[in-house]
Amino acid sequence: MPLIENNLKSNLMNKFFDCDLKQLQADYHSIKEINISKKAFLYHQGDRCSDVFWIKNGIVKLSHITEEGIEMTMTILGKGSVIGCFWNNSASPEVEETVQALGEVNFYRLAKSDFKALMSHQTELAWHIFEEVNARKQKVERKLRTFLTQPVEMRVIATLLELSEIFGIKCTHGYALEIHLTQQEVADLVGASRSVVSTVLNDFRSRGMLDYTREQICINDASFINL
Amino acid sequence: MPLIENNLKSNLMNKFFDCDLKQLQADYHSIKEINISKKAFLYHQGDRCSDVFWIKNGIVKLSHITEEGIEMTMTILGKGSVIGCFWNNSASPEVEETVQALGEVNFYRLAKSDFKALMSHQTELAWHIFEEVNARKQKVERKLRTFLTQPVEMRVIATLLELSEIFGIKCTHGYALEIHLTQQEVADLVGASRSVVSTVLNDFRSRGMLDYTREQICINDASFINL
DNA sequence: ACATTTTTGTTATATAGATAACAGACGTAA
DNA sequence: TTACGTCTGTTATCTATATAACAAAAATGT
Repeated sequence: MPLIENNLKSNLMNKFFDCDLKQLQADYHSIKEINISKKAFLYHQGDRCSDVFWIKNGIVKLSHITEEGIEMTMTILGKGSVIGCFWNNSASPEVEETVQALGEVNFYRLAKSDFKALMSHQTELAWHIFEEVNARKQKVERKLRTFLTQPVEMRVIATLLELSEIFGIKCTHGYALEIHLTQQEVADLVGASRSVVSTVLNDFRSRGMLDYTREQICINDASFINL
Repeated sequence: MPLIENNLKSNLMNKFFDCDLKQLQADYHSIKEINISKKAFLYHQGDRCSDVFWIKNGIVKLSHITEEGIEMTMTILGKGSVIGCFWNNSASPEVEETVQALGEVNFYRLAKSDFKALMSHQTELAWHIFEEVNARKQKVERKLRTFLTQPVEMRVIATLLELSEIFGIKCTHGYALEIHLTQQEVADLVGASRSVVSTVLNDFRSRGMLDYTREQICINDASFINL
């Protein structure tokens, strides 16, 4: 169900992505299509970046490293997401997060000015992107609430369920995540220590709520409904 | 300095707010100007709302009450902010937060469809609002990072400084907040217990970093720079 | 096939902060 | 002025989770 909704929402984007790149370049000079491989970076925290990135295919991880050296994963995004530097924060043009490809990633990169032009010409598309950014804002807000009021156990559940909605593939038990996450990565995502996450995951596994190997996490979503 | 920047940014909005309401109503039938008094609510968590609210004057508090009954203040917003329901989340049209006026508040209210129309006609304004929403997204992200990695002490500092940038009035010691906050409200804002917040505030006061009465909080911002 | 690195599972200890409880201060309505 | 409700300040106790440390397992490179 979440997958279907996802597809509907990206129809407009597909139309955009499917049209000829050359044609786009005529109007928006700076636009370029780029492919990068697994674990490569789109940009780093602190970069003085004034471009906008638009994920055409693949999955990326946005993380931030605090001054104390703690890595925090802000979110994981897929096809259709717009990231980079499109706000007018003259004070600091440095991006606040590092973006890394999980698997192969294919994206468009264009200057902020061209992005702005594109947004004003294509109002339907602009509205769509506006909604996407706003939905992301809402997700962070929900995350903040969950993290501030729920114990690690719940945060792990919430995080995995959210991921499974976006990157889950239906499998025999429920949803298998199409991305590989180590326990440390899960910990960074839920803002907890790896050891606690390990214990929590084991506990869930022994209760049959999920299963995992080093390769893959598989969630029995039915067993979480009573949350 | 933050105040000046704020003013620059809202020039466009001012132009919009200053123009004749009747004129706007001709194009956007649903638009209405509304005034509400102190402590009144714009809308409540769970309301099935499909309108967009645009703060013309005053300050509002967005909070969420968890199932366990814990109140969490997501943010405090002022003039120029756009809130309400403008995303396309067909799954749940219910808003996730309660919005309350701190002091007198004056705002425009319009149907989502009109808001969308307005956004497509006035591309400059649309871009401006897009940036505003995005800036708010960034703020929540920063908040999430701070709250997940910093102790209550730091969260209080960060929160008060952020508020003073937006709602601070220059006074003899530094910035006085033009909004009245009880310790409980500060606690809701920093996601901590009231008792700890109380101790922290007293500690800061005794160190001369801030001063407060039941009426007002006043921050000696200079003393926080070494953070 | 071996050495090295990365990931996992587990436990013992320490600690920030929640909770609860209460007294005093302040504000305000009668 | 009294009484009552709302805020504030403080402390004693409890708990979730961080930290640290280590061994086993798996992956990776040579």
